[in-house]
This record gives sequence, C-alpha cells and structure tokens, in this order.
Amino acid sequence: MSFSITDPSPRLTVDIVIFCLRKGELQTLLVKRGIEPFRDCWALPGGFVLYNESPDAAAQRELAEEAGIMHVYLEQLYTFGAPERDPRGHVVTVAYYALIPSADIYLQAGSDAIDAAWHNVQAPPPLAFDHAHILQYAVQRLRYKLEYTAAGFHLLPDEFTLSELQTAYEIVLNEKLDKRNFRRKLAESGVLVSTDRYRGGSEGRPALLYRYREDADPEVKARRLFP
Amino acid sequence: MSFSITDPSPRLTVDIVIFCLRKGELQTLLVKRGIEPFRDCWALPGGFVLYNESPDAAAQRELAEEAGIMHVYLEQLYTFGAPERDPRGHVVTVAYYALIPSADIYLQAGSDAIDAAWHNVQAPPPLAFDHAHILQYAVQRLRYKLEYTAAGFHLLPDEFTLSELQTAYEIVLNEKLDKRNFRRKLAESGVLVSTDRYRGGSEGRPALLYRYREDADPEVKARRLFP
DNA sequence: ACAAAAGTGTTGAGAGTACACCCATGC
DNA sequence: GCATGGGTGTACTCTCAACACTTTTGT
Repeated sequence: MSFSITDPSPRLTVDIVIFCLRKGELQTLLVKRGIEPFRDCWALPGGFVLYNESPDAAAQRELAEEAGIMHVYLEQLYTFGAPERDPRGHVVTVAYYALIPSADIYLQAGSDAIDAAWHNVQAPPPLAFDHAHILQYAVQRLRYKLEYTAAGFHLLPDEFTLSELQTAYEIVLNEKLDKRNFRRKLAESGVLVSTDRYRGGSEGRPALLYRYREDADPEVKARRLFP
Repeated sequence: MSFSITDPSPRLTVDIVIFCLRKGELQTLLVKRGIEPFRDCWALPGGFVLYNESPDAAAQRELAEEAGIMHVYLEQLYTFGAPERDPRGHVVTVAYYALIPSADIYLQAGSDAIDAAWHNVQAPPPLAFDHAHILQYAVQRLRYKLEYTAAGFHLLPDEFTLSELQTAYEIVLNEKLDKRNFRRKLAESGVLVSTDRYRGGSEGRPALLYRYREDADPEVKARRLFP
C-alpha cells in the first residue's frame, strides 16, 4: 500500500486512541505494525478513509476491524497533517479517541497488524509516525473532558458503583478525590440513576449500582465538575 | 475543477471562518462562488490542500490569497467529511477559524470567487455546502474560547482600551458585562500590560492604551474567565 | 459648567473544600 | 466481633455577582 509522490492531494487516514481502564491504569490499545514503514513498531489503530466514507464512519470501521469494538463513545480529536509525518508521502490523519468499558475487549490482529496489546498511557513504547504526540494530546483532552463534563461512565460497564466511578476519575485525572464531594457533585448533576441492585461478592458492605441516564444532558456544562 | 467519482481517496480542503468586528457586529468574510456547484452562492473562503502542504499551511495560504490576511490568530475547528456534503464527490474539509483585528482588511476577489463581503454571523445569507453548519459551530467555539480564555485581543489592533476590549467581548458573547468585574478579572489574569499612551480624540476622558503581553500564557485556564 | 467616557471598592450569596463517623456485609 | 468497603452532613473559605460615584477631558 504505497502511493506516488506526485499525487495531487494528500491521502486521508483516521487514527484512534482507544482508552480503557485495566489493572488500575489508563491504558490504550496499540497494534504492532506488520508492514513498512515502522515495521514491528507499535502504532495507534487506524487506516485509510475510503471514498464515500466519512472519517467518523472510517473510525468506527477501524474500531470494529482492529478491535471488534462497536457502539462506544467516539469523539474527534484533531487533524494532523504535517507533510513529513509519514515517510511514504503526505498523509493527513483525523485523530479520534474512544472510551470503552473494561468488559468490551476483543483483541483481533487485523490485516496489517501482527499483534495488538494494551499499554499504559503514561509509559507507552516508541510509537510510529507522530502517534506519541497524538496519544499525549488525547490524554490531555480526556482529562479536560472529565474535569468539565460527566463522561467518565463510558469507561465503565452499564452498571457500576459510585466507588468504581470515583476510582475511574482518580486514575484518569491522576489525583485523589474526596468521596463526599464527588458524590454530591454527581447527585447535583443528575446524570446518574440508581438501580435497585447491589454489587456484593467482594468484602465489605455491598454497593448500590448506578447507571447512566440516557436522557440526561451529555454536556453537563458546570465549572470543573470534578476536581 | 472536478474529479472522478471513482477516486480511491476523498479529497481534502480547508475552509476558514474569518471573524472580525465591524460596525458593532461580529462579522465573517464570505466569498461569492464563481463556479458550479453553488455558483453565485456565498461560501466560506477555502480551497484544496495541496500535496506536501499541511492543512494549517493551506489555511494560511487561503487567508493570504482570498483576503490578503497574514499573521493572524488561526485555530483548527473540526473536520467535516460526510460523503454527501459536496455534490461533486467526496470532499473532506478541515475547518478553521481566524480572528483578525478590524484594521487588517484587504478584500481580494480570488480565482474562483467573484465577490467577497463581510456578513453578520447572526444572519448570514444562504451558504454553499455545509458551510452554514460550520459557521454556526465556529461561533459557538469562539464564544467558549472567550468565556474560558483571554483571546479576545486578537479581534482588536495591537493597542486598545479596556472599554474597546469589553465591547468586543460583549459583541461576541451577546451579553452585557460588568465593567468593574471585567477589569478585575483581566488584571488578575495578567495577560495585559498598559502602555503609557492614551487614546484621546473622542469625547470624554482619554483612555489608557493596553497591549497583549507576548510572554503571557495564552491559555489562561481559569474557570469561566469572562462571564 | 456640563456632557461624556474612564476609572475605581465593597458587600452579600453561592460554590468549593476540607473533614470524621456510622452502616452493612462476609468471614 | 472484626475487618472491609459503603454511605452520609457540616463549617469554613473563597470566588462570583451586583452595585454608584469620582475623575478627566472637550465644548
């Protein structure tokens, strides 16, 4: 898959930073490239945008193809297009980030990836192209997103406890939060609804399970919702 | 300038929402298209991204070519790429917005524009493609930007009075601000520095001129800096 | 002296922050 | 009964928002 240096227009790809909470860390799915350039180097999952396919659709397709992931939170991040970012020629990429609940993980080695694995976003391996920069940018955006809105649910299963949600925020923001203040803010925002079920099984008192209110305003425009 | 429907990859353009304060309104520069489709329809200035040209560079080039504007505040907005947005075929566009001081205006009819004019962003004429949507999105982003950061200077000349700056914010945010609160916030943010010059000429007491501190942190990340 | 715009502090309300104990369950 | 995590309320601080008068200039 190469193309001429005399192409009249840059080619277009999507790259996706897939965030997931695993082992108490914020991790991202990386694929090991099976082709040049950067063979055997880790990279963000992604691929070319097909003709008559929107970048959003391309991102969703790559999510499904490379990781078997469907129906997750997906948001456009930024478009990176420096001519020298791909040694094969000028390739502009629309970067996305996705939030997936810890349960939805099905690793699949796709066509041009020989391996796929989760990596801590704090200490990723060397990455192909400008993907290290994209990853760093995505982490920053995710933090902003959680500071200003109530979108952390998407990193958890449908039903979750408030402690699990708080832990999710603490991992992403990399800072300890106050339990009572966290719960008050959350209650005031009105984006959660409690179920009548409890999570037992572990030690201690069982915790009430909550779920996201589908009819809630997704953009809770409070000032810094969770510091 | 047409291309085959069998092109393997979407084509790439940039479109720019150029904001300027004129006649007490927030206005944007629109060009009247001289070619099909949407001949004689107003559109955002923009054009194709050349091979080995970054979208940022393409946006700067279009700013220079279509409006003679250089060295202004320019920020990427979002990438729009629905296959049906251009009847000629699949064209993905990276949208930008620019803030220009009222002085820097040199209208130039470019190659495929037969006319160019400023229009109030609140009541634009019918626009080609999805440009009405892009414009609306840009206005929203500009408002967020001014609410959370101190970037309103870029709509004013190098030296300006605090009243002029407040008026700029009031026009963009479409809401009246309190003079003392506005000035206090501004002083606390530390992004301005006073000159020793005054603006006289008009009626009333002359106003001290300020300028933007080049060494200031451009992203004043306060909570809602200017409500 | 008066019209017109510039400039300047204080107070009350609300949000943010810090903080400690009782509760329900499993072993 | 004890260890473990779940769940709850209050006091203080600080930021935000509302508000009116004096100053400087031109006519």
